[in-house]
Amino acid sequence: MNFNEIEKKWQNYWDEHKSFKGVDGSEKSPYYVLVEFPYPSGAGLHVGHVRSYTAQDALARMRRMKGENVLFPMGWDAFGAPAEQYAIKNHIHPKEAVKENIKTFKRQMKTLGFSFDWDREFSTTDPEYYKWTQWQFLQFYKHDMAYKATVPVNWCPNCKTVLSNEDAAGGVCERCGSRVVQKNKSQWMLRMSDYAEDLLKGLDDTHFAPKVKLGQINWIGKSIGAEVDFKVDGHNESFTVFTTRCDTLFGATYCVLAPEHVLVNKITTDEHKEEVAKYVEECLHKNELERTENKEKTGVFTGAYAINPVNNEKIPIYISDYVLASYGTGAIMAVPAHDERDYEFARKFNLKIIPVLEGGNVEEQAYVGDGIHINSGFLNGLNKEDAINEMIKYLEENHCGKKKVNYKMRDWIFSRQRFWGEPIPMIYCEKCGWVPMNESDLPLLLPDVAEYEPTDNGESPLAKITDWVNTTCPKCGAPAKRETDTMPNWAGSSWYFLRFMDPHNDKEFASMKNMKYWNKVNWYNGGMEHTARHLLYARFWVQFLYNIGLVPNKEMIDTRVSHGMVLGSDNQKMSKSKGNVINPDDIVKEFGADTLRVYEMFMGDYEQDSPWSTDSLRGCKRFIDKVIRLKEKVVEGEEYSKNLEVIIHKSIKKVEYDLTHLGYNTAVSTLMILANKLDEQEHITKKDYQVLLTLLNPIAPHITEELNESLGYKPICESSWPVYDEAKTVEAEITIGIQVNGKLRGEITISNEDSEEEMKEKALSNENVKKHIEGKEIVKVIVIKGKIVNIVIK
RNA sequence: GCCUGUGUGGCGGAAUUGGUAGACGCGCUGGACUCAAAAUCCAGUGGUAGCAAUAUCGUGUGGGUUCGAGUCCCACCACAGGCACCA
Repeated sequence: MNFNEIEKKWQNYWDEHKSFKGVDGSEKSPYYVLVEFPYPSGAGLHVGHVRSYTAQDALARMRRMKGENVLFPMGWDAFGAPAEQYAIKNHIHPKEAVKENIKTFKRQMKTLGFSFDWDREFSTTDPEYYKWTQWQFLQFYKHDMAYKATVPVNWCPNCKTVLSNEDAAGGVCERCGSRVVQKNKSQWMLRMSDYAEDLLKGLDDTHFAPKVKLGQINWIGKSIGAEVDFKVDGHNESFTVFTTRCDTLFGATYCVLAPEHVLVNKITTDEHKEEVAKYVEECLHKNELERTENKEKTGVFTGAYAINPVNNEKIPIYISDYVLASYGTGAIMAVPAHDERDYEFARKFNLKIIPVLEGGNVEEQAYVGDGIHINSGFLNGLNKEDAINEMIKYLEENHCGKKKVNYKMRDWIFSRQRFWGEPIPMIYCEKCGWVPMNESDLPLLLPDVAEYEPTDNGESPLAKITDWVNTTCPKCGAPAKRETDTMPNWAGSSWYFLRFMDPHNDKEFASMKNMKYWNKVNWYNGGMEHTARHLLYARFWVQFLYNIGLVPNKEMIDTRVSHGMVLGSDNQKMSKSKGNVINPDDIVKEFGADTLRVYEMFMGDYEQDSPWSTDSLRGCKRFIDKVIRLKEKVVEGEEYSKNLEVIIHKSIKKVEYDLTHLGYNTAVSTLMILANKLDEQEHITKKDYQVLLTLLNPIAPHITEELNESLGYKPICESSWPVYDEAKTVEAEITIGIQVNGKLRGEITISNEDSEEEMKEKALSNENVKKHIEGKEIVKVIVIKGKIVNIVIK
């Protein structure tokens, strides 16, 4: 039988026997392994998918053998722009395209033998699934967590469509290359910023990799500071600024408002009106990218002055686009002596620079560090930390400011002007305003038409489908219109891991009973590109559901790990245009699924990018061939061979450790070492051979099952993981190095029962060592048991 | 600019706690088997000197701590990714 037939045979066996079924409520201990479900693109499965799926598959298979009830599901994240584009081009419904792509992906996954529980499969585009995505949106709305707001969006004037930030990277439309402009649109928003602190705190209840946690922390962007109120001279107006350095308030020599700030029109003096209006106009025409691409400071004076609350100094008020309307209060106090941006601006506009900290030289640059305060009234002599505390006390006592925390994270813009997404289940009625659909009317299905050309005005393609748009108000029954925007791709992926716990439930998105049983995603693997946004959206979604009592834990994901990319053999990201793409189908056909799986585990550090090498792949094929050949050496025997006992126990321990600590490459090398050792023997027992097959099974499941069956054993997937005995993992005799003054001068073989004194004696009697210590004074001898002896001489 | 990660043979990469650097694999060299090739097997494979034993240098660079540093500390360089006027 060739390997393709063997693979097919076992894939069928697993299917027929439902070998990998996760059992709801089983008495076995539950363990939930999740790997990010893919977007089923037309390109088919990437060898990068194979890497992460194999790794999680190996973990899942090993844990099952260790007696755990493993949930290892797979599904499809199939809403989104590519499918919509494809549909527009080919005049078919995107759901047809998605169906085709899913078929391909699933076929490919099956040929690789991943142990997914296929009974739990679903697509985010299934009405039975998105019904609950819509239902959850209604919960957000009912708890005042969803609202409409007018926000700027990226607009391509050529394609007449709204673009996501990703599709508008570099300020240019990804499809046609036109310059993207900003356009205001009314959009649904989720109040994610309300959850900023909880999302930060919640990280303590997770075991995410440190770099993942850091990514979350940076994205949330917590910043502790103070708000300070400034009165406008000669007006009955004031404005508030946010600062993290309120200790430098004595050094504030001007203020800056964002061009969009509400006060700009009110306070600008007549002789500056024209100039200010022109500047504001310019800024509004620029998009965010254009604003930031030229870092040269620009701005204009309003003619108005603010009063510094600590010393009553009159300081000029400028407007400039270096102050962002969307962060803090959209206004700042400028301390050019101690802030680089303010310094640059002050230099350009010849504004006063007053140092209030020792340590800098204002002739050269802004000094942003810590120091002793000067020119600062009651703060003089204090350091930064003390001065901040004193200043906050002063501001609060004098009612002109207070301590304040800000977050970079904004509310989530939840509308997309696209066809291929979950329709937002809201209805607009002239009389009643926005009215949520009745939950009993869900799902709100996407219409079955075949034309989705974008509209000229940036409305969703759904807006043109009048049959669908026109409806009646659920509240008063009057004619009304549906919301035509759809949800972002991130929506369906924010809770899919909950659905896997109870995928066929038609009463709830998932039952509390099942969620309590599975408890959490124990192990979640995905790409580094998703560790900031997707993970944050998913955590926000879960925390909201927790707060309204619908999920059992505030954090439903315990550990998050990420994998490196599989690069082309030229060390570049695989892409069609570079011609460096490897298709897993070709490899499976020529070398077999097991070889591909072993190779992708062996190729390098799992968390690091690694280039493809067909030569190395061949090496893995040789390893598998060697394992097959070893069968010829097998003789009867249900015990490990005495001389192999230590290496076998060591290997069990090592492979087990590696598979649970992302050490897939060293797990494979351990098995290669074991196979080489078995190959050195004249004969090996059935048991020796079986343990190698069992340890290799999580990574190369097909051939190991086949060989194991030929020994007359029951299938490995129905067997237990071998148990190692710690006492038997230690060699009776080991060779250690001897150093003289830290330099290696020889080796000795010691027994693990040797005392330090005996080791020392053996070391000192080594010929080469004797040569090096001859005639020298031995200062001391350092003996590290089982590791090394170091003789220090003078 | 800031944050994160990574720098180890010809290549992918090992070294779990400071303890024989280069495991394992690829590639290469020589040999066995063969009419020949493939496959397989055996031996070798960081640099330099030496027949060898061995010596010496060696984990991006420069310092330091230590009996001992790829691993810890300080400064710097290069590459990759992310964020980018967030006050």
